[in-house]
Amino acid sequence: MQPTGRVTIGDVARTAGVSVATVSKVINGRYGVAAATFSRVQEVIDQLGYESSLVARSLRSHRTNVIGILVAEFEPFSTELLKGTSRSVQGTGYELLAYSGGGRAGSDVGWERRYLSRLSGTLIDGAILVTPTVVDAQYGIPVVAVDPHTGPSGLPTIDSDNFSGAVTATRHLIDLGHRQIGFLGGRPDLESARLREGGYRHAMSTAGLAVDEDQVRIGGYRQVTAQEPARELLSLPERPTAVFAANDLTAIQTITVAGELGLRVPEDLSVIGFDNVPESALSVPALTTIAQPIQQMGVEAMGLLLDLINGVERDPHVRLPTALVERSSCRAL
Amino acid sequence: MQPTGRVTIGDVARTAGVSVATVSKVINGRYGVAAATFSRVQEVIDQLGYESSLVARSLRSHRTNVIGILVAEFEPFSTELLKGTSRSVQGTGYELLAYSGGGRAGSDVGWERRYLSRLSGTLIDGAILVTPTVVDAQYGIPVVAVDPHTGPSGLPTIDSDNFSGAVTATRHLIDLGHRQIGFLGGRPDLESARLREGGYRHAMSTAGLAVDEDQVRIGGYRQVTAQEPARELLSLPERPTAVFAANDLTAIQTITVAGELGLRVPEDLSVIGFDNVPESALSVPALTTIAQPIQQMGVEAMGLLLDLINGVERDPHVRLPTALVERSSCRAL
DNA sequence: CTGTTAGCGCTTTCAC
DNA sequence: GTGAAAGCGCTAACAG
Repeated sequence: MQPTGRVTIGDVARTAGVSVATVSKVINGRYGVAAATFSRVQEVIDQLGYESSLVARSLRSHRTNVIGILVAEFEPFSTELLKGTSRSVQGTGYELLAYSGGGRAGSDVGWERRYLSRLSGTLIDGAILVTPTVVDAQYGIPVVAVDPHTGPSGLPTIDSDNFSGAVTATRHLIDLGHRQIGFLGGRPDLESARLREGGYRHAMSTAGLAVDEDQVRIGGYRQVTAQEPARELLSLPERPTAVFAANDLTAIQTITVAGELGLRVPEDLSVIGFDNVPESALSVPALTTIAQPIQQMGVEAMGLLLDLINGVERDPHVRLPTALVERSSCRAL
Repeated sequence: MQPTGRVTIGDVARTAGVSVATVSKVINGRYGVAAATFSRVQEVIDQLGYESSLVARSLRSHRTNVIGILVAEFEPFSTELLKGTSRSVQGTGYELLAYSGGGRAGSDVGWERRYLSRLSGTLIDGAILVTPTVVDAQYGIPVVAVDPHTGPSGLPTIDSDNFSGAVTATRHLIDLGHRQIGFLGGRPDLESARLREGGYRHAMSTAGLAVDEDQVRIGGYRQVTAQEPARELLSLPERPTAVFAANDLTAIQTITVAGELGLRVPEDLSVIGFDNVPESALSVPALTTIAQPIQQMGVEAMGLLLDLINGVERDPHVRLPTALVERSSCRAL
């Protein structure tokens, strides 16, 4: 209508001299339209560059062929996952809609429920929740959780073996001769963080090493929240010779803080992370870490969600293995 | 209504014993609601866990406080950009919606117009187009293009200095003593690709080196499309001693292909890329490349778009500098 | 085969 | 201060 406004189904109908219902049928390939009418309408659509509004369509039909990926923010973990889902959605006929609030993540528990409420019932046919903190029993649409930050729930879930990974990380440091091993944890309310701390403690006690509670800090998984705890950890009179940080971001922050404190990594301090996000290879020195197959987790999440949508029966829980990736941030004592 | 269905404004209204109009006013903080009514409605909202549907709301009000980021697919470049936008959207009151089709990117010219049509006018208040191939004059909402694949257009644009970067890359190889320098380009229809090729040719001729057209191939910017051309390039009788690939993904592919052909990098072949995506540090050997400040481009795009939405007058074109990042994939001859 | 009608969930006049 | 009613762009019966 307006020169710059978007063209609606009404514009197409008027131009083609038919009703909007007929245009709708053409768009959706419904039966009951004469071939001549069909091609005339199609022509007008092309000519006007009409594209149906996702919003209006979904409000009405509750089917959109769009999969939602809900994340707290776009950081290395969620974007890696995105790459995996993007790859595996190809050819399925679905499109991807990644949604993230603007709020400070972490402080904002319950974001997943809010986002889902805003989008579901309309707009998306299914959702992948990335590291949700709270997972309710039922949403209106099929939902898959990736690495949920809470204990076992009814939700179909993709995660990786956090406990084993943490054991591997800690044991690696022990094998290198370290005895004073600090732990920069995630958040006590998050399942993955608890499992990683559990793995750390398990490996320590298995090796007959006592955990000095002063050397266990809460890093919060984010650079900003890890700065202070890392500084405290490295300023201890009984300074640890190695630190296992619960994720790569905080491990990298630990390296930064060490530098500020005049400590060289790995000469004065060994640091190991968890996740193996691409950034871990970029740090100086390159970070030794525990790899989660993050992109693969995205692929699995997509596969599971599609199966759910299509009513395929299958195991709703996929756990992927972790592996040690040795780079340059650890050294033997 | 239904036990599992999502709760609508009607449910809230019924439960609170008011009309939907009143609930709407409460939600949007409009004037003209008694304090008592306000708090009663608010209570019901909390109790029912009601969250207004983005779709229905936007269909009606044409204002959503959501910024759209439209990408062809979630690959290293677009996800890096996402990180930057995510960071800079914090505290602005906007939320982010990244949209990507399922189709094979690259083959699908014009995706940006389609996506924008589907989302604009509703759902998003403004859009950031990542490496769009076609940029029309006018869309219904403020739009910023990042690294558009087409020549100068009327669109506000963020890009980096592709030409200078390509000159730097090529000169680096020349300085290292290389004379037979192959170029694995992007796509002829993409502006950045043309500029990078232009920079390559400029640096070559400036150094008095002739470009052997056989050593210039189209790599298409993607791993799959680069495989064959890379193989051809490295199988030439007059094999280049160095290859400048137009982006990191195809540079990494070149390294892979070299390995398959029994060539060692950098001993037998030097490779330099462009972009400095995190993946470039992960390749073996780590890739020497030209860094674009991708996350910063996201930050700038967000800032420019917000200014556009708020009617702030400013220069609608931001060009960011590139820089050489030396790692291990090049050696002196 | 085609058009009319009734909403989807919400916001927004405009009466009351 | 509150609610009834219209309508955003579209799809889905149902008539004609």
